[in-house]
Amino acid sequence: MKHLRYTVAGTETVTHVPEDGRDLQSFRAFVEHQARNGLVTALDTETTGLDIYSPTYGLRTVQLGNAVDAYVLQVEGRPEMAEAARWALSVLPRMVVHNAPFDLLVLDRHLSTPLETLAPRVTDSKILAHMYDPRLRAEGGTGLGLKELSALHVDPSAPDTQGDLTAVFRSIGETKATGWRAIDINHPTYLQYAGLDVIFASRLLPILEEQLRKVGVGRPLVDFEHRVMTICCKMMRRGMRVDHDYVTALVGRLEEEAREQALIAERYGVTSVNATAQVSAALVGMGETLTEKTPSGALKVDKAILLDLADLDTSWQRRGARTPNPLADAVLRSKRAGKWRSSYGIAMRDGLDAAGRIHYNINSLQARTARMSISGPPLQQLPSGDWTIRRALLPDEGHRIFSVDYSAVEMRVLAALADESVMKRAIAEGRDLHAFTAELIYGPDFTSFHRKLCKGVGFGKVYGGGALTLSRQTGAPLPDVKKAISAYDRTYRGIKRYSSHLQREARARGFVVRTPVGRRLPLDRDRVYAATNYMVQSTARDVLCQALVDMDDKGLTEYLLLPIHDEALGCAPADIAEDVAREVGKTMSMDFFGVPLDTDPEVGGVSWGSLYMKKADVMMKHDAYYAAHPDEARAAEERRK
DNA sequence: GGCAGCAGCCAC
DNA sequence: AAACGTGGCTGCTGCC
Repeated sequence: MKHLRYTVAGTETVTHVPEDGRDLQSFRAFVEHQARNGLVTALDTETTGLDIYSPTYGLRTVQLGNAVDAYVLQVEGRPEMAEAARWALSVLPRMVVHNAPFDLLVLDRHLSTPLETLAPRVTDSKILAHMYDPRLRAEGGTGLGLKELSALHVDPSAPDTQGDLTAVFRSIGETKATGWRAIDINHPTYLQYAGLDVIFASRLLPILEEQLRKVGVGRPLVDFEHRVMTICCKMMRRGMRVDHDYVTALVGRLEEEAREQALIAERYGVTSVNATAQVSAALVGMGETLTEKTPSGALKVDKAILLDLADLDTSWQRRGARTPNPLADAVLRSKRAGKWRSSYGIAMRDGLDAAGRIHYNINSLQARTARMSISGPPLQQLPSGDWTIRRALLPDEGHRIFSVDYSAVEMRVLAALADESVMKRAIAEGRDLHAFTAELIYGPDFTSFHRKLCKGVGFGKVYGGGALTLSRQTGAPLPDVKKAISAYDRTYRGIKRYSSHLQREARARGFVVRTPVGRRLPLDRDRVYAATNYMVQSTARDVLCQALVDMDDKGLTEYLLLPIHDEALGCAPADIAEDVAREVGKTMSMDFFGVPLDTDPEVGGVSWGSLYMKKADVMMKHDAYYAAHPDEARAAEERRK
């Protein structure tokens, strides 16, 4: 047995590294002691990287420990060590992991320890930390990383185990990306830090639990978050099929488009379309006037400004308001193709497992409002005005894609939270809320522009936006917008009342508001007005998460692919897809403080993109698929008629 | 080569 | 009185 000693907060800790069968006896004794006494054991893994599902991925070590002792099992190429780890994970009654989804999925995939058996016994210290204060360090919070939390709560001199290892990687000629795979599994710093991570996680747990107890964040909410996390893990594990041929061709097409347009820009002296300083200088040189500035004082040349110069509207159609500036046009097109190529195309093409599936990463508890995020690739923000990118993502073979989203969930949540009676009645009657508002304010002869303005004002309530922003967005004169806002406030008195009430509460209670589920949302002192938005956004998030839990109870998780803020994306075998989508819709629909939250299930075809195409296009854009499935082609043809 | 900050753009 | 919210990610620039 190797022993590495390290002093943490004044007490000596020991990291044990078993080397043979006899050492494993001592490891087993440790595990049995933890199990017999019902103690929480910290768990962590070291691996070759972050891409859990890539074909060359490997688990290197499994660490288990408490506040003073850590065991590092070197499972890489050592079946007896892997077996000991599997055994320990099967008998330990409770474990704590910092950022559990990663380790749960690694162990599920690479140690045959199923997520389903491990997750119910795991507490994620990152979840606890987020529920106490969701803010990152940069946002004025304590941060959510193991290092930041350990330094704050356990020992100010806690080492930056990840950061320090990066330095070690460099000293052996590797990088942050390659070091985890390359470093000698017996490197003392590697082993020491592997052990320290569980020792810190172990010490952190009771501190974070006590923090939550003090502020009255209860067990039910903590359990709820762990349930949601586990459901998201199942979706990550399943992943989604990618049309590799399509995506390869798409990347090629986008590359060509980006290059062609960049060549045009080069004629005007712009060698790099993403260099804003070059673009603005060239435009000024052509005689254009740029007035807007960025926060740091540079001339702003964003999409809105370039569209204006290129005489294009937001749908990229000619407006006929001026002579288009060819440089602005080329820069716009080159940048869009470039972004689509790298952020979406390449990410989908190069991130696949051996079966051609992409395993994105769902952070079930990410934003300071608890909203989720998805990365690798960022599937919550694929272009939606165009099906091109989503066409690359496919339901399982023989399945159909479906999507169920809430109708205007944030406005409805706001109406419910504010107990705004007029708005609640309109929703209950199934009215088009923005048209209803427009009629109340402008009378029965309201125009579509009036409706748009009212929609914008409502949005402003949810986002905290003001008159100036809305005037810019809609093009309506500022006085008109101001008038609309005050008419809105008179019509829906409950909203303003609620907003003022929230801000008063927040100031009185140390710049924190509590959502209906008891979640704490800290506010920035200079942006207390954001309270309403935080409340609405966070509650809408919890609505979808409650729906995920309800769906899990009904066995529907196996059909789910992704949560997207107010939407669940899934797929099901073709013959039952309609039924499954309807059932998902039914489960998601709920009554929220007297306000119905309705859903809109939609079943598509053989790609995600099909949900974004005109019906007539669906077959044409999947011609390879329908050529291979003539029966389905006939059936689809029938449906079109 | 890697990092941080800025600017920008994609979504809900 | 007015106050545009939450993310992921890329490319460029300047710097170590």
